[in-house]
Amino acid sequence: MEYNPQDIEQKWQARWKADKTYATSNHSEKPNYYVLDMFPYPSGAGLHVGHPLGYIASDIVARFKRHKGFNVLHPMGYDSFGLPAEQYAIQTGQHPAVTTEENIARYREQLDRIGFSFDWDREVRTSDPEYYRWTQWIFTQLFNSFYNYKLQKAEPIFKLINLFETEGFNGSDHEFLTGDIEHDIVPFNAEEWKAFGEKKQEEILLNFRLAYLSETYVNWCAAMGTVLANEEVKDGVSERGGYPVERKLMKQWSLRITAYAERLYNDLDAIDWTESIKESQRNWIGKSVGAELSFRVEGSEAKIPVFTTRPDTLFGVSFLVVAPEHELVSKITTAEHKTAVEEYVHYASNRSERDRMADVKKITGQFTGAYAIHPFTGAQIPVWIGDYVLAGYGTGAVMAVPCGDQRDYDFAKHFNLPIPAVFEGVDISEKADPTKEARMINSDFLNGLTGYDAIKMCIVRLEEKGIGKGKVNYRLRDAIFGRQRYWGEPIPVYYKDGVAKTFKDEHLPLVLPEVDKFLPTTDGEPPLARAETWNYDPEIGLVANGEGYPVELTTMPGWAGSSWYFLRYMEPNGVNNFVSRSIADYWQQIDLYIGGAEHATGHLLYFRFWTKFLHDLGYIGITEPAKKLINQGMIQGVSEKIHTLKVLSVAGHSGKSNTVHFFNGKDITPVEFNDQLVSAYYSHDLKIALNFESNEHNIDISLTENSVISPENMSKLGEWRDDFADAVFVCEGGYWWQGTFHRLKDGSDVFRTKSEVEKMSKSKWNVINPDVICNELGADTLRIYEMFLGPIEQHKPWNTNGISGVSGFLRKFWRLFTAPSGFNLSEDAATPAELKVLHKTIKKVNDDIERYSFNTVVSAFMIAVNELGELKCSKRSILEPLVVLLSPFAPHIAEELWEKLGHEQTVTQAAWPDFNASYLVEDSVSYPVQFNGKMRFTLDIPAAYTREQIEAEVLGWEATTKYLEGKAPKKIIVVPNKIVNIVY
RNA sequence: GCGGAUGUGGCGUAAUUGGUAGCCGUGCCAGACUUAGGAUCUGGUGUCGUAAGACGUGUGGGUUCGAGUCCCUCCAUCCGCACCA
Repeated sequence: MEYNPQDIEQKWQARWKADKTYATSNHSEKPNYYVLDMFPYPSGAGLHVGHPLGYIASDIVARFKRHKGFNVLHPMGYDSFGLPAEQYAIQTGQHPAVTTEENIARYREQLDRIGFSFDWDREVRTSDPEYYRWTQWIFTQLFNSFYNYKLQKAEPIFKLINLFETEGFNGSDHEFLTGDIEHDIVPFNAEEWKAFGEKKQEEILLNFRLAYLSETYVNWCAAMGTVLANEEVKDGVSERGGYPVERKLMKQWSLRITAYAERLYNDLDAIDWTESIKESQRNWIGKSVGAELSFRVEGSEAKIPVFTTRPDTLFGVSFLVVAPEHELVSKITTAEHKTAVEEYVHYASNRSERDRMADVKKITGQFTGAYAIHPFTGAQIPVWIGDYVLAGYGTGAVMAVPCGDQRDYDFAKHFNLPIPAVFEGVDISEKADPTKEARMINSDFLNGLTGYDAIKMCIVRLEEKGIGKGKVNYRLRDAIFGRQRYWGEPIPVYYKDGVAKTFKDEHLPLVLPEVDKFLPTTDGEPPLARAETWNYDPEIGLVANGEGYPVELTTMPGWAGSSWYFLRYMEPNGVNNFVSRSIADYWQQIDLYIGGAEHATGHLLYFRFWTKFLHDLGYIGITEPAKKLINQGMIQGVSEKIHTLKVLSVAGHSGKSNTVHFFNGKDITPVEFNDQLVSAYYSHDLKIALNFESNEHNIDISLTENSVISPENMSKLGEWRDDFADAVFVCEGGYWWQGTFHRLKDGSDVFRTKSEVEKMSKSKWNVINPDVICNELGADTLRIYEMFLGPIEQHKPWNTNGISGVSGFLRKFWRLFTAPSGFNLSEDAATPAELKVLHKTIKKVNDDIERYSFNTVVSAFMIAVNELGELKCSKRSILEPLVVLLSPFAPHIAEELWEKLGHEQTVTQAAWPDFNASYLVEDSVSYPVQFNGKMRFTLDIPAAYTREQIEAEVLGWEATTKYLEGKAPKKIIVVPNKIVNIVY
């Protein structure tokens, strides 16, 4: 009876589906456990072997926890709004919903093939109107909330309106409404508020709403026709597509995530995530503690506020620098510097983000002619503008302390400004030194203090004088929420007389309208402007254009739907709430969340933000979504590449035997060859031999083996890519043309490719599809092999070198039950040796799953099978528990064996085997005995001996006397079960 | 520049608290069975050495009877942030 994975796997997958084996109840006596994968975007390329890595790990934990008696929530769904489906729609006219539906079907098929224990009754899709009605609803909640900085929580906006109606708004008494955030709200009293009228009131409220409309600089990507979040921009170009991105002032919906900066920062300490993810989030939030103070401008009303982390260096200030975009620039610039400053501002505004980043070292700036007054010394301080100061951070102005800050130092040197010293004994002749250790000099009341003390002291004095205060600044910006795209959640907002208002709950969901094309309109409006029924009447709902009020045209960004999905799985079909409070309280946090580290500052930050917000309004009881996070590593692909020439010139290119000039980066080398060389493709060994500069092209890896394209496959190249049909492929000894080798000289006719480890992707032709492995060796082999590759968090290239070991292991496991003939296990009592193998394995498997070390579990199984094979063990009492141990890893083979063992229930219901340590205890332990750390001999000592008995036994041994040579031992070290060391 | 992580056989990796480094798997060598094998089984496999033995976890140092593990130095690779005041 051979192990036949295909039959077994099909049988059990069908049965699980029919019986709903993995359906989970929201009510149970058992303790509960929530294990979640980051849900995928269903792309057209389907799953590759990298996707299931995390899913397999989470599935193992889910199945393990079920065996251990937990009620396990282990759902799956799709993050189905996204750009690729929309771009495909633009190209083909096919509705993104149709594309998405097809892709999901394919994903589901592939996922089912691997045998996951997801509860598919709980599937969610972010693009399903029944799902996104709640995404939209949460948006309306954000719109109708403000942040109370005193209580550090969000509250309904009506509380704020009540306050304004009774007390008005007075900057200092109501500071808890604005926190440390800069604002320019003019104070008003209750009467004034009432007299403002709706439009003006709404304008004021927008300063407080957590979802708000404002004129802000955005990352505008002209090529994609949309704005991008900071997280979607890398090195000045779009993360997807690599198109240029520019700063542009636009009216935009944003979410006030900055209100949550402090909590997002502090709560990181309480969750068990990797240090690198937490550190990324801390970097992104960018908390810095310091002080804000204002400099008066001489002969003007203007004050320049600056933020500094080093108030101790206040007496080292020799000039101020404000950002070119700063609103004070035009006000303070003197007449004689006006032209130069305007020119500079113009120059700075024309430099894109990318240019600015590219030449960081270039020092530019301009004197405004204005002077500020030092708050303590009264000295005149020149005010400059310079683009090394960013408008978007802090106050957009800095007090320059050249002795303590390298950028200020460089600026001072470049423009010949003074560099006063404030640190005792610190050399600043070559560079700035930001030490806090040194004592202060030339600093009035700070003299003699170290930097640490001076910081505190200075803040006290600033507050006494009323010119500044201690302040915390964050790098985190509010999240831009509107996208000029079609395939996303419509923002449920309409505009009545220019005032934004949210839809009534009963009119949600606001379903995506049908449009004729998925492109922006000819006058640049987002695709939703093409809809014919896109106006709103608060009494009726959506109405035809021309009636009611116009509806918002932008849609939500990709991360909206994924910011709360873990809650929807708890009650996927709930019609009254996004989730009922009682059910949310039952499941609480995600116990284990598995997904890629690339979401560190995107999804994972918004996920935490929305969870906190929903908690503040009392809808859920938790403030962090996931207790434990594991970042599975990427499985990379191995690409195979061939070369084309970067040719400088081709001389006398006609007839046979021509000369091609290869350029190797330095020299031009003439090389004799046949014709058709310029557009030819070159074997990698030839490229190495000639060392020319080349462009690389990916080749479908299925056409290569060990980085060689075989002669048979050479002829298939033309079928694979049309333009290869007539192409020439040059090897060392000749060339391939139309699949035939033309010999020119002695040398190889093997065409080599260059292999390179890179991200697995369709465009690189290096994708390994899990279906192929499932068909050849079975899903259980795939599951175990992916776990066996190495630690789950590690990036690793996919290679199948070891896969035969894994499939061999499963066959051997199967044979334990079926050898020598048929399924025939012995009911005899197990021997101590057999029991030892079993219990050693129970312990190892259990402990290693608990610490997420899946690769070592696989090793433990292999050892057990080897040892039981040697013992020729075929006893039920040993093998039956092993089936349960294996079932999280290889559920199909486990089910089949479990059934053959005569059980009526599936293995899923079986309890985890009990571990009994007494079977592991040995009669005697073999102790290595050392003298002064050197191993001399081993001594068998009864395991039950105490430390003192062991010492006596060792000292009584005649070899001991020999080694001690009459010296008394100074110390005897006995490590239980490990070693004895005698120091003399 | 700041921060995080990682360095162990030919390769993927293991060593839970400091206790015989290299488990398990691949690859390789030898053998058995075989018409054959990408089947199965047995033995070997860190380096040098015939051997005894010596050396060995990126480098150099330290703590310890004992260090892959703890501390310091340097080097290399990867990742995140980066003119953030």
